[in-house]
Amino acid sequence: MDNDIVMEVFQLQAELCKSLGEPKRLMIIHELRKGARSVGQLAGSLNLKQCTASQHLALLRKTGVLSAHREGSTVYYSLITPKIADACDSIREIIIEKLKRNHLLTSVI
Amino acid sequence: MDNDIVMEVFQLQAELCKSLGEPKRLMIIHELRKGARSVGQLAGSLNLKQCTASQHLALLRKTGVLSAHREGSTVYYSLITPKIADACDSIREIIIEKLKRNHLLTSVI
DNA sequence: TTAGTATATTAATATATTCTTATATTATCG
DNA sequence: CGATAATATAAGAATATATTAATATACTAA
Repeated sequence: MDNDIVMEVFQLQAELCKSLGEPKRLMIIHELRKGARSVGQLAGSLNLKQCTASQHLALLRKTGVLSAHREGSTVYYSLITPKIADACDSIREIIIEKLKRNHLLTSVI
Repeated sequence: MDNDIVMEVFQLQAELCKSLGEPKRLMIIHELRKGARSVGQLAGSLNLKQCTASQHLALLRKTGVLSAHREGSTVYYSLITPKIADACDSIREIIIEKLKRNHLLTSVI
């Protein structure tokens, strides 16, 4: 139980959470649940500029959420592990339950 | 499947994740797993200034992570639901597994 | 090699966050 | 009531983040 390591884990955990703390990046993760997508595909489907998408993807890659592989001139991004998407889903559930409790949501999304 | 509501959920989800994206706040959540704690207790055990602790707690309260109740002049904070701590744990697991894969961690924390 | 397409990077600006000091609020006790 | 304790809020400085336009790199095909 080395205290420095514990602190380091909290730090990394915070960086990961922070990288999840942006709507567009959550949408990217949501989209990648369905499978690998190229930068252009994501920019298109999420209505992002190419450079914005690329920067979000680079960040998510840096924090260990995504991996990338190149096929020709196209770069495909994928979730490193479905556990990330699961964690996002569980947070999403908390939000949805809260909305339901406050009668701000009637049907399941 | 109202698109505005979907976007709203992503927004709220991002705000929640962002509020988890700070090491001190993760430590607060970790500490509160054990039960309710006062501002002063948390400031003491996590080595935070009183006002810093109070601000972090206010933010976590605003994003729906924590609830507060007063007993006399003391305010106790608690996790709204253990699901939050569970989500944090699952993210923590992802970090720890990654450290292990990279041989940066030998024993379980 | 040149033109064209897909990504990535850089630099600048605008906005947001964190921490600190100082001050304010709320409650208890004498 | 005044003094003290616990917590909250405000304002400011330092740092970080998100977005954009412009440019650079990587690859393909002619």
